[in-house]
Amino acid sequence: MAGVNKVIIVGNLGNDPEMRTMPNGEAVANISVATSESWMDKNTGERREVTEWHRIVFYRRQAEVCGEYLRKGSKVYVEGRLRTRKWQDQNGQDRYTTEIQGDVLQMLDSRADRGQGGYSAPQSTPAQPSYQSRPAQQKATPQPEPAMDAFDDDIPF
Amino acid sequence: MAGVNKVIIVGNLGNDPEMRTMPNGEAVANISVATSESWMDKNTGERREVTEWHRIVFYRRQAEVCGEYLRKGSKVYVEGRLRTRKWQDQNGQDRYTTEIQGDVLQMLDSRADRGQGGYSAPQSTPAQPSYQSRPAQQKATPQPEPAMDAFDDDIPF
Amino acid sequence: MAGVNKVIIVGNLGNDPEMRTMPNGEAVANISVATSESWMDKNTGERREVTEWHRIVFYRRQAEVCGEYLRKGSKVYVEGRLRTRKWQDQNGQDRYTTEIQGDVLQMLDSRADRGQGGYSAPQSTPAQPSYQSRPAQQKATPQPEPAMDAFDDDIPF
Amino acid sequence: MAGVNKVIIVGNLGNDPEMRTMPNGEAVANISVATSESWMDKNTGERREVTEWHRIVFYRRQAEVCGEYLRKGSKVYVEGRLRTRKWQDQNGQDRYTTEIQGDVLQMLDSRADRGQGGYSAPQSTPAQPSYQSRPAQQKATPQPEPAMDAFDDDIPF
DNA sequence: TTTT
DNA sequence: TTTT
Repeated sequence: MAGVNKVIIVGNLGNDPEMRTMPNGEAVANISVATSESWMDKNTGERREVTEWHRIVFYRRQAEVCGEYLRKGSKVYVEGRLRTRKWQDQNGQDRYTTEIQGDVLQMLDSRADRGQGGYSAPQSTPAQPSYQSRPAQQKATPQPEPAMDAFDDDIPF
Repeated sequence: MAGVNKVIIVGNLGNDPEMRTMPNGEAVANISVATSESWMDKNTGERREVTEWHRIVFYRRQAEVCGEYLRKGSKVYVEGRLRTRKWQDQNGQDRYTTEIQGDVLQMLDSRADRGQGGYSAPQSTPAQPSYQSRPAQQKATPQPEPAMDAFDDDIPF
Repeated sequence: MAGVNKVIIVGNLGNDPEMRTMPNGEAVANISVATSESWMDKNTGERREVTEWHRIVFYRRQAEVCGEYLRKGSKVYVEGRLRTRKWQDQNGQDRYTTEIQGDVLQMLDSRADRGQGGYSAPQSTPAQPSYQSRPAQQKATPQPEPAMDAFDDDIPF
Repeated sequence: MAGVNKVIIVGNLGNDPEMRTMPNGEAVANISVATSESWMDKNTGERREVTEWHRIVFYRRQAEVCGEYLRKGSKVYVEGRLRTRKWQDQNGQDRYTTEIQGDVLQMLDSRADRGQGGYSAPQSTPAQPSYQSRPAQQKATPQPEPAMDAFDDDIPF
């Protein structure tokens, strides 16, 4: 690496992680994390707030951790790097999507928070990777076949 | 701020700063900074490198510093936050652009580097650079028509 | 600032905050935050862990927030800078203590965690700063008089 | 790692790196990096500045890079973690020293700066610099007696 | 879409 | 001295 490309995010997931599988069988997780900023509007005297949504992708073991332990609302610390991908929309026009490629993941919820409400034991079965074994996950992904190209599709979000 | 939204970039400018003026007369600077990552391709055994370009915006005094001291090739340390802006393209479709709003700027070139070779005193020339009135003059210069839309244009890059 | 001096800590408090008052009446809070690192010992095959304790000082409003909302066990995100202070021990020998001067403080416990167990309403009284009004605080500080020099003593910890 | 323990330093070396060799032959480099902060003193109206010195240790390949490329005055970006070591002074009293264990090292001097003025090829000379066997030779050089205590001495600085 |  |  020439230079430094570092992002640090602390925030809450807006949704359950979106899990995919790469052609070689490795797990990929996309999470959407909110940070917000608030300030006093000088003109109106009112308190204003703006929320920023960060799209973060994790691979392999860290992706599996996302699938097993993170849920909508989970608070996380993420360290990663910015990555802008180029793709073509349906009109053949170039488009760019910036996301964070996660390098470090820390769960910030207390064990008590995680214990209640569905953080069941992560038990992988021979036929299925661990992150597919949870109900919440399957709810969001009625995927007939984990399409080889699911990971290579061009529409980033 | 609820949460943390922090970016740290160290890299070199790909171009001279793009200077603008806000309707209220404050300076805005956009800089484009490259970081690169290199690794060995396991399959080909060749060294590969990918460059990431970061679009960073500074306001007010820091924008003026950009205009005065930074040039194509300058090395900088930037600390800022991610900000994704929504805009409509000519087809009326929603588009998103992610940029870094700069909070901290450190110039990393040695004084010698800055002194030699074109870091001349910031003085407006007849040809007028895009950021016409350099900061020092700017304060005293009543902008004739600060092109309301210069800052509000919808095409981010 | 020439250069960058930045520390980012996420961890749990080992004790309640230690509160002091500066001669000018401003609050000072010292907190001790643990981070730990664990790895597999190659020789023994056992899992080893080492804990690092970070001494962090906050001033003014942020110190008051520490006193009001943080307790032993609280999880925090802290951004700050390193500061090494020189002092003399009883033998007149020079000694050095490195601590983190906090610039940003984020509480990471869920509101539920904070709600239970003594996070009573922060109610300042005319005679006392808000951070002195809590029972837990006073338990730890049987201080007859908030000694003017409490902040200027030479023994750092 | 439970928690986050991260330090980011950008500054200049106050001296040439101090090189040592561990009993197993691996290189160790200690560098001392300055950052400074300046502000206006409200009382005197004068500009004040304070310099902070950071003691940073690198191991193995990164230590070799320090020895080969860094010199007094070199500007660096360092990412690392805080580590406080306990030791006994000559009176048997416990003492603590906080240093930064370096994880990432980026040289920030322009190639021109490095090229001119003493950044000569790393080749051991008859006179033998303190870090006697430069890395390239080191691997091939069977250390006669790697002075066990060179690395284990108790006085940190 | 989350949290506070 | 905390947490996991």
